[in-house]
Amino acid sequence: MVNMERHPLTQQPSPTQDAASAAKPAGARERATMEDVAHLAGVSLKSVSRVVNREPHVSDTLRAKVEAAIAALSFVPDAAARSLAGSRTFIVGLLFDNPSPNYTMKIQSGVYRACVEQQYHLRIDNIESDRPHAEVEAQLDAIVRNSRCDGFILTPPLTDNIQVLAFLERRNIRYARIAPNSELGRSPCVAIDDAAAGALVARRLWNLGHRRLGVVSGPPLHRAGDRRRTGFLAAIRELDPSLVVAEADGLFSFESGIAAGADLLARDPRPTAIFATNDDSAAGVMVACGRAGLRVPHDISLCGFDDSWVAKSVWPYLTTVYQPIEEMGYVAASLLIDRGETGERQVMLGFHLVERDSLAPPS
Amino acid sequence: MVNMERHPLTQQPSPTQDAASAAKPAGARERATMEDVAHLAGVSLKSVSRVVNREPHVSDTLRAKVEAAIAALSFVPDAAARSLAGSRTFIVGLLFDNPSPNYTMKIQSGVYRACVEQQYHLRIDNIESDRPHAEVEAQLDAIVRNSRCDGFILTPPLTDNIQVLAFLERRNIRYARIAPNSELGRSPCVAIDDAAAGALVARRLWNLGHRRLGVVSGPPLHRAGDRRRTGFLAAIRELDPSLVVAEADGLFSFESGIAAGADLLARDPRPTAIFATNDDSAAGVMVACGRAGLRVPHDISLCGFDDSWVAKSVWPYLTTVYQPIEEMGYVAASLLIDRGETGERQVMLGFHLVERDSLAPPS
DNA sequence: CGCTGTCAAGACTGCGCTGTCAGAATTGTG
DNA sequence: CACAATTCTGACAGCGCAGTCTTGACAGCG
Repeated sequence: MVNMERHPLTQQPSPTQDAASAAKPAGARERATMEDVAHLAGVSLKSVSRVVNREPHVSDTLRAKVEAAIAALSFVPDAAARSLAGSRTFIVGLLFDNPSPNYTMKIQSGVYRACVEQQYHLRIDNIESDRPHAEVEAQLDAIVRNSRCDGFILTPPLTDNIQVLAFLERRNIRYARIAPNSELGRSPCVAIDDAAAGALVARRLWNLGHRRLGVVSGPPLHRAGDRRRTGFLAAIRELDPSLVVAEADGLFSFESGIAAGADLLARDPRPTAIFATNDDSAAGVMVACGRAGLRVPHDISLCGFDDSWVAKSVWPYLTTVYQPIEEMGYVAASLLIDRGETGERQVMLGFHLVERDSLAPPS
Repeated sequence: MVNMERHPLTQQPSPTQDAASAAKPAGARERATMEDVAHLAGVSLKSVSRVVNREPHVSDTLRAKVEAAIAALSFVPDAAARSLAGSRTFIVGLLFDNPSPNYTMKIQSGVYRACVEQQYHLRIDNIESDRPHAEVEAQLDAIVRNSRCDGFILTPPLTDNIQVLAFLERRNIRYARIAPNSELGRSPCVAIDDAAAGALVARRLWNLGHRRLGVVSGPPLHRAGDRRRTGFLAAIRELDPSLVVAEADGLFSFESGIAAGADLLARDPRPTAIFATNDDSAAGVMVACGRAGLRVPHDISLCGFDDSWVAKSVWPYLTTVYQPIEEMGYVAASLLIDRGETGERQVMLGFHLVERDSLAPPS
């Protein structure tokens, strides 16, 4: 009979287990506790706790003693005990409802990095926010009940779901938002200036000499995508109020990009440069160009947005706007963890154009 | 002054906080405890525990009473208290070291689904396994010490890192592996038969009439990729032992695919069909074809592997082999959670060819 | 010099649950 | 019918830590 004590995942405890070889549960083998640290340092349990939690009223000598003992035993506080005893759980929850694996992964890795630095744990959850609100609330409720996170990070489109915000506030749960479009002051948030980024693209195309321009929009509800578009349009209007930019509807997908590209290319006069408000649709436009017998960038210039992984999965490589997605995750998590009510609550991050091979002067 | 009690993430406790509005920590507001359940059901604390943990020696009537009370209070056991008191933590750890966000996300979502079903929590961690082993072990050690997971799920290439396996075994930590290449019996694992999948592609191309074939391999250390290749080669050899398949080295990346494609297309005779052992390199080969003036599938057929998101981000859409990645994550987690030492320990999952637009008979 | 005020550090309790063991109810056996 | 063997149920301790309260030390002040 295998000793089940050693295998914590085993569901059915065996009544006939071999008691002789009783072992500690996995990973707990030689974990030092606060008591060990206190003993070694010759101080009380509570003093160790004070040092660990950076509480005030600790003398330098005591802190030094304790820190030495902690290092000697390589003590790590037990998360379960901490959250049971205290009011914090040291878990941040990341709430997703995003179809894009790239975006999701980048945000996640940024949040993860911040968590590791701050000794927090990360919990991931999916929300299907396109359901009726009652269902969304039920999902949220389940997550909140199960996980007891100290706070949550919301990504688009959750970030702008007023009802979700209201729910969390009602429950007195803190949250930070990534790329919100409204209610900016309501919570800590991180974003980039999408309109300015759109304008940047506009000026770049203009400076190359392009005067016949096209834009592929994002899904109607994606406000950030819309700001890229309007920022682009506004910048062009400023440069030449009489110039009309051709517009086509996109859904941020590859397929929608193909359709939008075909649409734009059929216009008269045909655009010499197209700005697609995300990379996936830009890749679609590129296919449409290929099918129309147009060569990028010789016959037509193309600019994407996101600097996602697609940008380097097409040929020629796509010129696109980089936005620091990983960094946004990092900052959002830091905002949630570091500062309570103090410090910067709205952080604007930088962006820049990544010049690759899809832009050229009009031929 | 804002009451910091309500904001568990705040690092510095305020000595001047407003005690009047003291609230429970977020998410803990109306949580029922086992004691509440025991009280309502008119039984002891321990009996509730027995029901919750499906321990034996519980009469049906008692179980029914307790379950009714649990439902009435919508009781959810507190994870922190459980892991503190017991030997299990109800956390499974997912260890990653994979560059592909698609793969990673799919695995993760499968594991997540299994965790939710079994009331487990999911913890994600990154390992950089290309470092010297001492460093890898240090990373692992930190993770194990911090998280106290009940078990870990390993993804490639970690899945075949013998030293990692040895480390976990030394620590008596359970693990399940996804797509391992060796030591199959050593732990629960999930995989597909890559060689058979390669053979499937071979026969499909053969049956279309192709006789001049090319293969793009994966990175040297990626054994699964190698099995796809050798399975392909073996099947061709069986169909016609005299036929020589052109081979080119790939690294599973888009860029390497372009190079490998260019290489293959320069051969004489030029292949009429190419099998790239993953989708990214297939996308690269497609670009190489375009640059060589060859139209897919009219002039050349192309088959990828993975049915990843790239397969539908190129034109024409790529015919590729679907492998149930999300399902592999689900099964791996279930293997880890459900069964201790019993049950199926090696699970082989199905695969199939996804016919899209990149295959045609030779012209 | 005694009093208060402030800061530093320890004693003690209890978070919500599981493991252990002992006791009660039920069944089987000579 | 007594007694053991078995199945069921409850009392109780304690996991590792944070919160609260208390005590000790030491400066400032009249």
